[in-house]
Amino acid sequence: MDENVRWLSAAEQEAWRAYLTMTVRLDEVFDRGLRRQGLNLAYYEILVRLSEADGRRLRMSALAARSASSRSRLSHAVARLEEQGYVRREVCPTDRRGQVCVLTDAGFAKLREAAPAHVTDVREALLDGLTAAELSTFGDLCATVLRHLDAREG
Amino acid sequence: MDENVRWLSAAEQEAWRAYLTMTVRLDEVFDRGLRRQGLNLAYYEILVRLSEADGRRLRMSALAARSASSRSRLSHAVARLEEQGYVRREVCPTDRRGQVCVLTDAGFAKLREAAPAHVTDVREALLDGLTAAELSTFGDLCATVLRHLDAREG
DNA sequence: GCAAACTCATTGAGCGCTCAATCATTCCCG
DNA sequence: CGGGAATGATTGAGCGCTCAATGAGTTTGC
Repeated sequence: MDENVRWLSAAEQEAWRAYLTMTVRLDEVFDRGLRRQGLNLAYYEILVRLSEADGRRLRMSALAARSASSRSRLSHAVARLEEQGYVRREVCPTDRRGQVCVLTDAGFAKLREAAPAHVTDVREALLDGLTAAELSTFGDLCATVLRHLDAREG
Repeated sequence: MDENVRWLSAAEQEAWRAYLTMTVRLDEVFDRGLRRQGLNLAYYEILVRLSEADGRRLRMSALAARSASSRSRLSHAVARLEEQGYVRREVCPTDRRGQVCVLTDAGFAKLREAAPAHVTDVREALLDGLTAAELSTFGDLCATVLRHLDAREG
């Protein structure tokens, strides 16, 4: 391997570890809360994105993009959500390769049921830990990293 | 459920989603990189924490705390790492309930082998996306959230 | 027009994680 | 002391995810 690696400085290491530990801890909180409702964060996000879409429906590829999911993961997840009656799949009218994922009434109801506890978790675990100004800064920095990631891949 | 939920404001929602998307994307990058080396982020962290400990050994519970892992996860992970020869377990001399996890020479070698590519991933995906000042702010905010989480649980 | 290349989505094997239950040992305190 | 509570760690069932392979449909280029 490349031995000309730029190792992390003390400051970089500190930031990196704080980030890493924080995400692991927060993920646990959010996932645990949603699992009590028979969902998880990925499934919840799928329902949210569908609920926001026109006609509460999206192409699988569009849904994958909006929920930061691989196609494979989305296929597995949607198969499971479909078994539970929260979504259904329809063939895409304009491209027979495609599938359209539709949020059912049961799925919408599940989302309304799960949302309060989840939002409370997000607020208590993350948002309440920062002032409004800090949160704004934090969000901006996350957005900056996201743009960096997009630029890197594109 | 509680209908007096404080839903997220637009600003909160924006920050929350940026955070969520960023972590999913970063996790993918880091995990994928390490999986090419036969590890994953959790396993890598275990090896790192052991490598930093006196005698390259830690009680399971101490290791769990430092790697932000549940005991169950750590047990499974260490069992796997032991199969691969990267760690071994010894009975704790001072508490017969306890186990001490020891990094083997092979484990240390594996860490040295995997580190360059991983550090490069961290740098390219995250650190390079922020200026030094931004990274410092970001790390501080993560630390603030961590203190909040600790206070919440303690 | 048609084959090759590409895209959409799914599938299954394999693995790691969570949750709850369990076992062994140690601590607490009356 | 002694017995119940607490702690340290493991286990197995069940599920979601990744990776690589695959099937089906569409686009491209000659």
